Amino acid sequence: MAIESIDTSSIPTMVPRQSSRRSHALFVALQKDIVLGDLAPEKALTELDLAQRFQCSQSTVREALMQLHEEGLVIRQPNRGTHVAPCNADDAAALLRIRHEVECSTLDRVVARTQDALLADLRGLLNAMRNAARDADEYLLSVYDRAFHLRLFEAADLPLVTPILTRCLIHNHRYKIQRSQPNRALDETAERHVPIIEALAARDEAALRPLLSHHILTIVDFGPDLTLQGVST
Amino acid sequence: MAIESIDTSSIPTMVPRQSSRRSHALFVALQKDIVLGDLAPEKALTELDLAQRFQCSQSTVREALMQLHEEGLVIRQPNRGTHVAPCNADDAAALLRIRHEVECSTLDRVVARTQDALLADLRGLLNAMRNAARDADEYLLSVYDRAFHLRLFEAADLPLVTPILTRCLIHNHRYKIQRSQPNRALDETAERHVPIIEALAARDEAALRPLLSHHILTIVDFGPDLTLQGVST
DNA sequence: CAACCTTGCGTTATCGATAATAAGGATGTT
DNA sequence: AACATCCTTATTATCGATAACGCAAGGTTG
Repeated sequence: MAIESIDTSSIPTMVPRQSSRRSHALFVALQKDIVLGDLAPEKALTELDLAQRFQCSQSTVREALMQLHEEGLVIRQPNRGTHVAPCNADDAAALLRIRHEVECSTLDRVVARTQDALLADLRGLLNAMRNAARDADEYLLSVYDRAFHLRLFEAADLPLVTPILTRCLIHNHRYKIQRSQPNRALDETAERHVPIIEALAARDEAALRPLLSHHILTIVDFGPDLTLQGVST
Repeated sequence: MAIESIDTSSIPTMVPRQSSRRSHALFVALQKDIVLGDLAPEKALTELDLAQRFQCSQSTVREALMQLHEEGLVIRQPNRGTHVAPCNADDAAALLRIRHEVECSTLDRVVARTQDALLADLRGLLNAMRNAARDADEYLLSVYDRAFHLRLFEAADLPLVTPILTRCLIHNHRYKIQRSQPNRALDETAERHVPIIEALAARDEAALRPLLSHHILTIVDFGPDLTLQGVST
């Protein structure tokens, strides 16, 4: 037991609390299927099919598909159809570099604006990750992991950049999960966030920067650090 | 008439040729209004209003708004409404840095895959820019400018990254246009692309990299080069 | 045989109407 | 005066039906 289930009401925009919208529920469900690979890359999705399968109208499916398109998880071709996006190593590496740039180059802003509420939220998400790891739920762990990094970036107050980070995060995780052995050390993934919270709590940007940089660059193993070329930590 | 009008059939995905879709026409129109500032930041947009104004149904407006949301030009709040996105200097600077990372760090791939068709398309777009500059049409110039950089990036063959570049480009231009004096030297903007084409035609990556880097970093004047901090050209 | 038209099919795009949601103001209660 | 509750209103969300599109297969014409 040790770790008790966390109060979900304190979790921020992790899931934008509007599960009341059917299109959003559908979006979340399809997102999970795609990230986990249950819907394989290139698989065709048709709106009326999904509508029947999920007992809702075509418009609702459309809305969900457009949200997935926005994250780059599906590709919509006008009048032709929708298919699940590919999952290439080259794209994954490029997206990881972009993520590194986004998260690291705005750290000064994050540290300058860190408040207690942020630290509390991050600790809550850390616990959520621990619980997911204990339950061996790799996907749920990735959900909270994304929520953690998004919440951190929220402090930078760059609303127009947030969607880019969102896209990078989901594709990082998709690539990682699709290559991962069945059950890797999930607790370890959760615990990797501890030093980040500590450095942030101490407002120690000099310590935080290399920690976060390393954290990001070692998420996926791209072999002989291709992603490190020319990246200043 | 020195410069003749170019054959638009040779222009690539500049405007995805489906102007037959009403939602896309609406998207293009609203995009222009927002980038030019005719629709001011924070202005509220309601779906039924737009539907009446453009003589189409609410669903069509919805689709257009979702496409704008995807580019970050509007912000949609579930059940609450839609408003034009803000236009902050901080966001603009961050997006410019991301754009720099995206375009420059993939140059090796671009050069390795450059074919004659690419060079032909880029020269066509250069001519289109010259025509727009001659006609003092700053917006049209920006449209072709974006098409130029997107076409260049297309050669990198990183389809999951392209939407990120699209978003950066549109926001770069939006920020630039909203701060520009009435009629700056538009021809100059067009001509700035000439050395890029030449270096690319010579497959000279060593020459191309600093050219493109400088090209990007000097698009908007952010004062004492804030954007250059820690950016390796 | 090649180029061109036609038609059928799978799919998305658009429409108009109705339901659901959230916010703020009015109302009544302590 | 403070507070909860109910209503009104502005807006999006969802529905079901129909129109439009793009492609491919097959037929037609020179």
